[in-house]
Parts: sequence; C-alpha cells; structure tokens
Amino acid sequence: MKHIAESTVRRLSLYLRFLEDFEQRGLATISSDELAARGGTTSAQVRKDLSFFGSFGKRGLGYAVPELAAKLRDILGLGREWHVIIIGAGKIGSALAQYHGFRQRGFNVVGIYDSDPAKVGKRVDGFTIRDLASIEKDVAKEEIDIAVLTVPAEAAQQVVTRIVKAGIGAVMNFAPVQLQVPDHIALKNVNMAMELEGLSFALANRTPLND
Amino acid sequence: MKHIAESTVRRLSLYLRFLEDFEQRGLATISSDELAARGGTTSAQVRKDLSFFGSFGKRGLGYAVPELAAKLRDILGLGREWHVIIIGAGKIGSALAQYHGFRQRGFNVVGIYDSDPAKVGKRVDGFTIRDLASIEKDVAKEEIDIAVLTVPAEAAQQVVTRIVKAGIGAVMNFAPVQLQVPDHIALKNVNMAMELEGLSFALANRTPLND
DNA sequence: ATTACTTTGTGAAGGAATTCACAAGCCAAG
DNA sequence: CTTGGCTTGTGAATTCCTTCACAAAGTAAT
Repeated sequence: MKHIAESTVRRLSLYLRFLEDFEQRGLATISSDELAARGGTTSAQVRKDLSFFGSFGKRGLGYAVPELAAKLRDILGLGREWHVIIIGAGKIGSALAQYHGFRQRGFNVVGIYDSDPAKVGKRVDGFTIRDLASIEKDVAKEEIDIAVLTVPAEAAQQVVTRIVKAGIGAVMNFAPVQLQVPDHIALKNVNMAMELEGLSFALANRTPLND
Repeated sequence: MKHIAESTVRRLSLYLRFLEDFEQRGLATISSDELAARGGTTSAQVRKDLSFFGSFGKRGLGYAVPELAAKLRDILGLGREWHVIIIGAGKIGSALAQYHGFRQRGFNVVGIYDSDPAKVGKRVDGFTIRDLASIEKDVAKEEIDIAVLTVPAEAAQQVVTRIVKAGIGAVMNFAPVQLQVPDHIALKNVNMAMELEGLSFALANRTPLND
C-alpha cells in the first residue's frame, strides 16, 4: 500500500468517533462537509483522506454512516482484539490499567509488569502485577501486540530492546526519552511535559497554535 | 513574529531535554549533529529550527550548552511560573494532580475542580477539591493561565466555554471531543484512544509509522 | 600567518500535505 | 426522461516543511 501520513490516520480516528456518535443518533447518511465541520477541517480533506482507501460515498448523497464506520474500523485495525501489556506499575501505569476504555475498542490489557519486588504479586484493578523478569517469555507466549511503557526514563530503552527482541509489534512510550527501535516496530510517544511546553510557548509568544 | 510550526516547537522541547542532560554531565558545547542524532532528526533541521529565533552557535565549534538551554527555556516560555488548574477530579485528573513533574518545569498547579458534591471538599495530594461553580471567579482572581480538562466528554465544551470567557489562555484537553475555542486560545488535545488506534493501524497495515 | 579542518546559518531545491476547482454521478421532482 | 440541485472523487495548484549544499566563520596546528 501507498504510504499514509500520520496526520491522515489521526483524522480517520476522529471521523470514526463522529460517525459512532451519528450512528447512535440514528443518522443514515453524512456528507464530507458535515464531517469536516465537526472535526475542524475541510470537506476536501475528508474526501482526500478517505480516497486513499477507496471510494465509500455516493455522489449527491454523502456517506452511509454505518457502512463508513465499519470501513474505518476495518482500516484502523479495530476489527480484532489486540493484546496489550502495561510495563511499569507506577502512578500512570496503574491509572491506565484501571482505564476500561481500552477494552471497548478491542485493546485487551492482559497484564501489568514491574521490576520492584515490593510491587510484584500485588493486585491492581484485577491484575496481579507480574515480575518484569518474565516479560520475554510472556510476550512470545501470549502473543502480545502492544506494550504501553510507563517505566522511569533510565529503564525505558533497556526494556524496549528486550520486548522488541521478544517479538512485540508496537510500543506506546510514556517515558520522556527518544527510544531507538527497528523500522518495523510502530512507536508512539506520549509526553505531557512536551505538550505543556507547547502551550507555554503559545502563551509566551501569543502565537495562534493550531491543533 | 513569523509563524512557527507546531513540529518545530515540539523539537525545541526535545532539544531542551537533551541539553539539560548534557548540562548535568558537564558538557560545555554540542554540535547540531549530536543534537540531531539524539533526537532522531538531521543537523540541518536542528539548525533551521534554531534559526527562527536567532543564531546561537559558533561556527566550527557548535553551541554552548548552558547558553542554548537558557535560550530555549526562554523561547518556550519556561522562564516564569504558569498557573494551572485541573478540572475534573476523576482518575486522570487526580493522577495528574499528584504528578510533581509539573512544578519543576514551572507549571504550578493551584487547584483542582469537580462538580460532584460528593467530591467537593475532599483532598487530593494536598489539594482540596473545589466546586466547579466557583471556577469563573477563581480563573480571574488567581490569574490562571492553563486549564487541564479531564471532565467527561459531554461536559467538556460547556466547561471550556466558561473558562475561556473567564480569561483562560490555554487548554489541554483530555476529553475525546473536538473543542471549539477562539483563535487566541491555545489548545492541545491528548487522546489515548487516538494514539492507540494509530498503533493499531500500523499493526494492521504493517506500515512503518514515523513518530 | 597560513593551511587544514570543523561547524554554523541560510538561500534554494525538493518533497509532502492541504486546498482548489470541476467533471462525473446520483436523486428527486415534474 | 429531462432538468436542477447536491455531493463525491481527484488531478492540478498551492502552501508548508524538510533537506541540500555551500559560503562564511571559527579553531588548532605548524
């Protein structure tokens, strides 16, 4: 397939959210214009985004809501269950383990890990915290797709190297470091400090920020 | 000032992190090449990013670490204290209130709010949860710069409209909705579900994702 | 002081993403 | 079955961002 831009994928996610809302409200069709208004973009952008994957609309009419939603779920890989582990049972890790929004979308958290002996064996929202030592074995055996990394910055690269070797496919990194991973591994960084600095920059410079 | 791209600001944040690391290790100078290697970009990109704000380097030598760090802190608006409030004392809101990384960077959390009478008055990590009803008054009186929004999706737009009217400057939105704010308000969205769907897309399509 | 080497700062070139603009297709009404 | 009104899908134009490439400016050694 042709290369799809990061920004396009983000927007597809957004469109899906709106479609699910429309679906619930019983709307049958939606135009690119309405979708665009809702997402703060343009109708041309919506149509271009979708056009990378096929033509799903009817000229003169718009898009059938449930069909397009189904198509987007398919494109985004939400048609199946993904196996997720959380590594690091600190504050963020524990909060994420308790967040049930994952499951709804097919992100099935199957375990949470820590290296601290004082934490291993304790329970967090139904999960028994597992020992980090067993992670390679588990990743392979339980066919883990995605790791959510909430370990301290110093430990992050070492952990990610281990799980990549064990066969992980994707990593969502909360540690404030730039991780080195092979090209075929999907990596996303979530960094509160950086987002806040974006706001602080905008405030300090009175620059209109568009996001 | 000329318009600065979102991506540039993110990289400046990243460079600052590296510089602070180098600073701590006592390094006096750093080249754009080394900075680039650390951040997964190119030396030309580093120089171009910095060039929007001035010329801080010495040809043949590189950049003086503490000077460049100071300059970046200044550019990013980290030279002063920002007053931050958290709105929504649920799981995420409470976790953020307990996160002390904010304070270090000059983001001073001064209060946490909820509309649930059962929560108002309770304490979270040293903060007494305040009643959402008093938010307009407080935003104005305490000169709040940044609001971190962790309320349910249904309430988000209404709350943001109120605080914008009360004079807030920037909003970091955790609710999975696209908020409407005037142009002069800085807005950042943090959306776990969307990030995960990005990973899921990459896994489902084996598309190398670059982030 | 001259030479060899290094690294910045920046116009120009190239590439990527967004927006424009319009032909093509579909529906409904008469 | 024709006309009018809408909305899609997509090349072309445009805008935005990144990379190239090199003159200018510094260091160090002889």
